Amino acid sequence: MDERKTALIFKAFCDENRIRIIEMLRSGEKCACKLLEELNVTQPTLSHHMKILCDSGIVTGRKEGKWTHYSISPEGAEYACKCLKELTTIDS
Amino acid sequence: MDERKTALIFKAFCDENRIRIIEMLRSGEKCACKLLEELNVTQPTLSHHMKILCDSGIVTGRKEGKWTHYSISPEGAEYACKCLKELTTIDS
DNA sequence: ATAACATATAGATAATTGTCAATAGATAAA
DNA sequence: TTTATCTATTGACAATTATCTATATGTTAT
Repeated sequence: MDERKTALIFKAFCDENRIRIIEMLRSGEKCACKLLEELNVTQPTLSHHMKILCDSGIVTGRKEGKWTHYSISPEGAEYACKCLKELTTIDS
Repeated sequence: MDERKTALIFKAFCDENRIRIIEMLRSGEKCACKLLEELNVTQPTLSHHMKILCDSGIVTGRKEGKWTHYSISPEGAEYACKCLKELTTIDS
């Protein structure tokens, strides 16, 4: 197992603002500007978090004109669940 | 949802050494000194990581004389899985 | 072309975290 | 009761990360 890669995935969930972002995305795809409205951070900070979330595979971005729409990646989420389950399963 | 508490849980999985520790515990309960043998960190550093792992609920410690035996908490792991699933489920 | 807007990047800084050396506490053995 | 052993705590430091301001890039509308 690649510990570095696994750590990268779960970095998505170890910051409060990123958890808030993921929660906002549960109700469907959202534009960065919409997310920005609801978080007390500046636009570059949001951008930074979105990069980490995308790198983790949990979130994907879709560019449309000047906007970027972000959403939860079902595949990424599924993979994270699989990792977590595997990692915490006691083999007897 | 309490984002701070959720972040605390997933802190367990966002450091390479902690992931290695969890992996070692998959094969069953292990003493701190045994874990220490296989990680390139000092004893206080291990102790620090064990605290974070226990605080996350993923790992529990059992004191027996001078030794502390650590193991994966099935309840903690289950709860983390539940959180992760909930957090990444798109409600439509 | 220019202006307005959305997002990303660069660079700086503050906060957090991972690490170590030194030491304390607790237990077992002599 | 001293000594040895295992783990936790403290304090310092280095590395990483979250944040900001300023600026660049890319897109649409005028």
